[in-house]
Amino acid sequence: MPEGHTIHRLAAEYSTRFGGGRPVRADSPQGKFADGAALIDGQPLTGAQAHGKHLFLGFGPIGWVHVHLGLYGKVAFGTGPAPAPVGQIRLRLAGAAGYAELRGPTACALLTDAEKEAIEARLGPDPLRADADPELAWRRVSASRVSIAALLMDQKVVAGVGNVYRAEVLFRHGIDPYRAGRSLSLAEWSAIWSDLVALMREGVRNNRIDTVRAEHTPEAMGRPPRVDDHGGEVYVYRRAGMPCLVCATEVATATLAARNLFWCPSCQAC
DNA sequence: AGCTCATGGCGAG
DNA sequence: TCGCCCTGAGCTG
Repeated sequence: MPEGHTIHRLAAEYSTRFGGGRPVRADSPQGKFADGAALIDGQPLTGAQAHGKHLFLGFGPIGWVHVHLGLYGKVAFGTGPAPAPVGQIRLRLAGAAGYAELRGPTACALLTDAEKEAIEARLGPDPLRADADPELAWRRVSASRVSIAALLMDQKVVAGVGNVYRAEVLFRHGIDPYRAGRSLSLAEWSAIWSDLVALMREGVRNNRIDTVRAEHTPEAMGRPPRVDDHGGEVYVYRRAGMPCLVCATEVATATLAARNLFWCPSCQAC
């Protein structure tokens, strides 16, 4: 589900299916985006971009459909003609290569170029984008008294990181989530950033979040195989009370800025 | 059938 | 910091 890697996959998929320059049919069976859908109906998709957790579908001079999935939103693709709508479909696109059904997004709105740029201007560098400048993130991190756990979730600092990547990247670098951003060294930050780039790229490839190194897999550690309930293999995310895969200390959990934080108090003691 | 929780984020106070 | 948006999965009963 929706951290940055999901949105980048969606952008690629929309491009592949609808980017051929042919007109696309658009409607909003749910009705909440009826006006916008009517405006793009019959237009070609001219581009699809992801920036952090924001998806932008370009329709030439008409503008951009801005989609933010939030916590619940999802997109289902299919081949062939679109079936009769089932449930609440905010935006449905259909073309020769199939259809796409968008449900439950926090945002689905038609924007001008300027409005799109204003949204992107508020976002920090996205580890999945070639134009990302990690120096911008370091400036914010190194100047902040806020915890690194909160900073990683702040889309103005880094765009696209969510609760899973946040928890996992801090574990992988042995960093106490409550440390202030400005207590991090540049070396620590650089290692976190490059790890995010690698982990999130792999997430795009595999359509799931895997963060456990080969030497810590259950097989390598001589333990029975294990399946995490969210579809990926992780060290601490949603493993509260379970033994740390590295040191067997119980994984801790706490609420930070209204989100669940998970970490190993032993491996992440400094 | 009804509850709770979730990989997000906004605005009110 | 809280409530809300709004959907689905996984419980409980």
